[in-house]
Amino acid sequence: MHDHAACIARAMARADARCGAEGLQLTPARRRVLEILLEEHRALGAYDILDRLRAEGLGSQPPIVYRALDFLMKHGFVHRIETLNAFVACTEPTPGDRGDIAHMPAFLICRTCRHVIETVAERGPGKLETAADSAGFAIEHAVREAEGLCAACRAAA
Amino acid sequence: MHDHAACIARAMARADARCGAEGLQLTPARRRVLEILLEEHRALGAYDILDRLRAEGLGSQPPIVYRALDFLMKHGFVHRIETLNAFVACTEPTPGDRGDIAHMPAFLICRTCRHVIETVAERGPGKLETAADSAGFAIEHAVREAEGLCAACRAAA
DNA sequence: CCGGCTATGTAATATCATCACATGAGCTAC
DNA sequence: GTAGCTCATGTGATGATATTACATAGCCGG
Repeated sequence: MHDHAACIARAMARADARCGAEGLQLTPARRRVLEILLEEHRALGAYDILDRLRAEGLGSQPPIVYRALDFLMKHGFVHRIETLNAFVACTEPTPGDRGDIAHMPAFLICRTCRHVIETVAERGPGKLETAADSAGFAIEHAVREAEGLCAACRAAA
Repeated sequence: MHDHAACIARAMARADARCGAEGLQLTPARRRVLEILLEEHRALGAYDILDRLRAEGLGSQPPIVYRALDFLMKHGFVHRIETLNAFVACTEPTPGDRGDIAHMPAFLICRTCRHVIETVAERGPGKLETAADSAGFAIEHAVREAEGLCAACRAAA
C-alpha cells in the first residue's frame, strides 16, 4: 500500500496548480468528483459518484456528474474506462496533456477488486499505430484496456 | 472495395463449417444476426440489429439479440467494440480462437463512416503485456481500439 | 414417459447517458 | 450601474444500452 491521504493531497494540489495556471475553474462539484475518484482509487460508475454527491447535497441529477466528468476528462484529471463504463482519477503526473500525443494511457483492470493500474506512456509506435499506418488510418484517440487479475488478487487466490 | 456478396457468403460458409464441426447450433436468429453484421461491415448497436430482426419477424425483445450476440462472441464470429457499445462481424479467418491467446484483435474505427478495420494479430508482447508483466498482472482479455479517420474519409475531407 | 439440456418468448426493470430549458454568478464595456 | 456576455449549475424528462426473471418448447438419452 501507499500513503493514500498524501497521494490524494498531492493530486489535488497538482489539479489546483494546473487550474490556477490555466484559468480553469475547479468548482466545488468538479473538485469533489475528483476527490471521490482519488479516494476510491478504482473505477466508479457515474451513478456511484452521483449517489455520493447526493448524500453531500452537491446535486442530484445525472448532468451534474457527467458535466464534472467531462471537464475533468477534457483536462486530463480523469480517464474513462470504456470496458466498465466507469471512471478513474488519472495517476500520471503529466501536466499538459491536452491535445498532445505524449500521454497515451493504458489500463490494467482487476476483475475482482476493480482496482485500475494506469501504466506509464511509452513513446514510439505500438501495434495499433503500426496497423493504422499501413492502412492509411489517422488515429485520433486510442483505447488500451486489459482485464484480468492483479498481483494481490492472484496471491489471494 | 471488395466483392461484398462473396465475402459474406465465405464468412457464412466458414461459420457453418465451424458449427458443424463443433456441434454448435447456428439457429435462425443467430445466423441472421451474423448475416446482418456481415452485410453492414461496420459496427451496429444491439438495438439497430433488433430493429431489423423485428422487421423480419425474428423476435422483438432485447434478449433475442443479446443472446445471439453472446453466442457469436463466445465463438469468435463477432466482436464487441467497447468504444461504441456496438458489434462487428469478425473478419479474421482464424478458426479456433476460443480461449487461446493467438487471436488478439485490434480495431481501427472511422468516426465518420463508422467502418471498422480489424487488424491482423501480431504475435509477441505489446505494451499492455509488457506493463502487465512488470506489475505482476495476469491479462485475461485485452481491448485495443483506435478512433480516427479511415483512408477513404481522409481523402474525402 | 421422464429428466436434463438447450434455445426461445415475453414482460419488466436496471443501468448508463443526454437533451432542453431555466437560473444564477462573475466579468467587461460603456 | 447596468446591459450583455460567458461559464457553470439546477431540474425534469427522455433516450440508449443491457439484464433479470420466469415461462415455454424442442430434443435426446435412458
